[in-house]
Amino acid sequence: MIMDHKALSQLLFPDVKALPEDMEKQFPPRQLPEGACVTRIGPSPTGFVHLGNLYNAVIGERLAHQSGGVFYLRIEDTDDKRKVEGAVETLINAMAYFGVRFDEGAAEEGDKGAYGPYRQRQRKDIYHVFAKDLVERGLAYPCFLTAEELEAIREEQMANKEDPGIYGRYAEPNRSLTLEEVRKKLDAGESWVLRYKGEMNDERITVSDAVRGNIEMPRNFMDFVLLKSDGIPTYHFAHVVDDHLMRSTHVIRGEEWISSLPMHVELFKVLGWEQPVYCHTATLMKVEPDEEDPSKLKKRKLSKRKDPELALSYYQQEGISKDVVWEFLLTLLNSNYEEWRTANPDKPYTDFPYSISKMSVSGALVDLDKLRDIAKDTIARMDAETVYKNWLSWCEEYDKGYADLIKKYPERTMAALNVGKNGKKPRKDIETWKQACEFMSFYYDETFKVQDDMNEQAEEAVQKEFFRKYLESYDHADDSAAWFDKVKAITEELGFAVKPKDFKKEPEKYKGSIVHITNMLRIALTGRANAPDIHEVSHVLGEDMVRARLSEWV
RNA sequence: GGCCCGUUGGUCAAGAGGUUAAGACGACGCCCUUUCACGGCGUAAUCAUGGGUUCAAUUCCCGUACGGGUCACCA
Repeated sequence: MIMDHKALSQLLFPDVKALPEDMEKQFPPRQLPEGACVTRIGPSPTGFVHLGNLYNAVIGERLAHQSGGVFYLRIEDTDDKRKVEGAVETLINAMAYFGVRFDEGAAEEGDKGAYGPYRQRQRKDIYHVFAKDLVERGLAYPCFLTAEELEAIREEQMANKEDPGIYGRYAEPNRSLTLEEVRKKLDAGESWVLRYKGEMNDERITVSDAVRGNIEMPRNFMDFVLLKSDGIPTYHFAHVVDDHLMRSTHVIRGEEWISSLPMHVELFKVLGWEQPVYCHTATLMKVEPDEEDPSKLKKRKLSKRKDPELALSYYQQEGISKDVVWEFLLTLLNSNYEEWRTANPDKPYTDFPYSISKMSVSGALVDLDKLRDIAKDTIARMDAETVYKNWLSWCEEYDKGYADLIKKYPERTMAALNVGKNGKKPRKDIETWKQACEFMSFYYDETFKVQDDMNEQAEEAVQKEFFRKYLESYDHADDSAAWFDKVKAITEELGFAVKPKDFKKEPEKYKGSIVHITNMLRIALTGRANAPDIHEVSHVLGEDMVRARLSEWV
């Protein structure tokens, strides 16, 4: 007896009235300029926001916005078991922190855009329209296999060294159920999933990937699941329906999806839709000593458990500026970015012509040294005001006490941030907002503390004598040259070499060099020997603070 | 195991059938300098491996090794 597919589809989806063409009308092709890309990220809300999420977001954002297209956020929450309370908010906040701008999609205040809803659980009815259509066309069927039966099949397949999964003879019993049998099972309340009817043959498919070129692989032959027993689609079905109806032109996702390509290609084909351009990105890797042979290094996938730098929250907590992360990701993504940046130090990254074909196919390593270098450069390029604003807003969230301090002395802080900025070669003192708190601490009495050892510079008697003389001759109004002349004079008086080279050549002739003298000043004023220009620092601190700090040593 | 993807210095990488095989980070050295930093200059260091194709291959093809991914009612 031949199955009446139409009747089956009615039986399975009695409430679905809309037709595929209704959906097409409701979500028509977008009116966009030629060549505009529509991209998205589709993270699942597990509470953990991954660097990879940002990595793909950067690609999608650039592609869309540099082509006059649309970039949107879709929440892929089809897995009920992994759902975490508040995860969507965490995700949206993290994306906001890193300055990822969405034109459409899920947002804090609700969804925005005409192609929504943008959360897959709310799209159940939409998926069912196409599910029903597939059943009606005889391409999908209800499967009543229980977890135990599935397990038994898998064991048998393992024993026979067959491919695991539901196909061929394993699919047959459920595929050939009659309408009456299905009805009976449904009435008995048996739970079911909707499976796609895979076709067993030796065909191969070729998928073109914008990053990797052509990928050739066997076509799909599995009866994979379209709808789970709760009526929610699997990733595969949701991806195809959503990216078509939301009119994505490019699908950017991790390379772990390559192996499910045959399913997706198949669905696009039977639904009569044009496939988007796939861009499968490389997995983020990390290098580590091999556990068995520690002398060797081993490359491995970043892991959630072992690698804190994989979580976006790490960058937030460390106060790594969003601009730094963008610069870093862009250098990873397009190897010519650094070159471009060197040639265009003042342009915003949005001016960089991003290209998919320049992307690397092998796993990029997250190199924190490199990140540090980029961080210093990026922050050195910012003007003091931008640094002030960004630093303060980080402190507001992660170091409230420090934020209060900054706000208590806004002018001094601004002046301090300008130290070393004049001239063509700015100092690169700040790499993260967290470290900025440490670096800047000497500008405030509340946090000032002597860290380096004064006794390494000169013996105590000499210290006292130096500070006494220095204070005597100190005139806060001196300009840099006049000030330094005085320092040189005292250096000579105390029997230190004015030129460090002289001391190096004949150390026995001097008590030390001007290096020791200026180090004493640095330590007294800033607490450490590694500090910006003394004259500039003195003027940021003001005469009273300078005298007070120096007097401690007399 | 099947199926996919990959392999250029310590790291990120550019590159093309013939190159002195770019550049950046890191390391080291020198220079500049009132310290540190910044900056400048320089040094060491790479085409996984075996076979083909070719006058010529790191580049094209095949195999091997190694690494990675995936084989769910997870994404």
